[in-house]
Amino acid sequence: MNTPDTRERLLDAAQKLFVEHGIDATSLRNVTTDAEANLASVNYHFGSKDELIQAVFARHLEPLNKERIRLLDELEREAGDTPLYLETTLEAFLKPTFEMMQNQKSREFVCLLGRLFTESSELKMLIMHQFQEVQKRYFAALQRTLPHLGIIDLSWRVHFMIGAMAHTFAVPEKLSIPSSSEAYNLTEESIMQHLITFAAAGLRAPVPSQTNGDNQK
Amino acid sequence: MNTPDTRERLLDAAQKLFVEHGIDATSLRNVTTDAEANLASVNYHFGSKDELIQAVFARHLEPLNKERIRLLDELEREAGDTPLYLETTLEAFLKPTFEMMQNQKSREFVCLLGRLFTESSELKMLIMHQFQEVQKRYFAALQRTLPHLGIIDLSWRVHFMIGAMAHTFAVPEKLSIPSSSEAYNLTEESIMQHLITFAAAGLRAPVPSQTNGDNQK
DNA sequence: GTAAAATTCAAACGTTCGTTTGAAACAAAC
DNA sequence: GTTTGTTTCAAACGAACGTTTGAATTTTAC
Repeated sequence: MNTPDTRERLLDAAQKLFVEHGIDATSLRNVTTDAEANLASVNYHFGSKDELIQAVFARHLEPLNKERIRLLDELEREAGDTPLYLETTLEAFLKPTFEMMQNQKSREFVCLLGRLFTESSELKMLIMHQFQEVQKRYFAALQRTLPHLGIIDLSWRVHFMIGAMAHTFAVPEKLSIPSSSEAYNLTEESIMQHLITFAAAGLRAPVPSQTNGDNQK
Repeated sequence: MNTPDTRERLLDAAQKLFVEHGIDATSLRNVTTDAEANLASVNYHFGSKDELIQAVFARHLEPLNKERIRLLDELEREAGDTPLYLETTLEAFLKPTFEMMQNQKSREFVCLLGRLFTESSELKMLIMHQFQEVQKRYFAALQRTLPHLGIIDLSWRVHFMIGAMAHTFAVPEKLSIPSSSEAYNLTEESIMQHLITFAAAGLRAPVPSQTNGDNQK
């Protein structure tokens, strides 16, 4: 049990090093050394570095998105025709990710996922494609809950919320505010509640009366 | 005027390519080719690739932070002892950056800055150090405006706001919500107003009564 | 116009990268 | 025990990287 499959050890090492030093800055030699495997093992098990990267993401991403869809399905089935409560929708969206953060290895993955939004290249496209159904479903749910918001307003607010979420996942040092060395680290559950409170208030904010001629639906 | 200093052309090319392909993935050969300069020119003018990167940031970062401080100084001088209006504080913080986005070259820089938060390495540390005074000043201003918020609550909410802001700056394709091909691109001014509305509401959200025993000040 | 300084240039340096290879080691099947 | 298929290994490949060098070129100063 100390040494699982070479394939698994490679994925673990790659994920760890990707978080520590970034994907580009991590060489296959770093990965295989950390995994105590031969340099050629990556190309044997995955074919190439690119496919290793995709495998690192694929391992956790599909279950995560499936769970987000499942929770929304469940909520909408219970609710029938009535729109969901905003905080309930947000919690369904966020909970699977925050639960991943309980476990060290999945936590690394969440961190990697948070950073992905600001990555360049085709990798983002590929991951985003898998995320599109989740996005579409939750956006529709939010539209039903906040029908007074035009699609432009809602889109921007969702954009801001995604940013707050990604940043929370991506930046491990958490609270960047220094001051006294208090015990800042809250539980994941508590952090999620803070985020839900913040995002829900932002999403619910009254639309300011436009004083200029912007294209508002 | 078509060909400014080699030094300047190198900075422009590096900035452009950093945004397009990421810092690590951009080679000095890419930079010098794009700048129509010799490969050795980077090491001649800057010393090394690392110092080129720092120069790209230094060029715009210091004026930006200085302006943020200046605006806050001005507001606090006018207000005297009374705390600032929340939206006013946020606008002072955001306006210098959004104004940078009007110009194409500075806009690239803003994009680069937004992505920096999720970068690894010592570069972030170096940039963050320059940002610390701004952070301290604005955090104090927010504390005066929102005195009912404990430092932990406020810290997290600022964290979320920074995330929303960084994401807005970093992701150029802007609205990730597809649907109809409407004219989604608003003016920078309008986007800033959307962000201020969202962040102000999030910051002002009532603190939920804690049902569990979290460490709340 | 000439001397001095600053800049550009082509070429090469040593490293590190991702990938390939073919033999060795191991496992499973009969 | 031999055969077959899978996995590991050390070694090498060519390509691309950041950097250095020393001569050529341009700019500056007098």
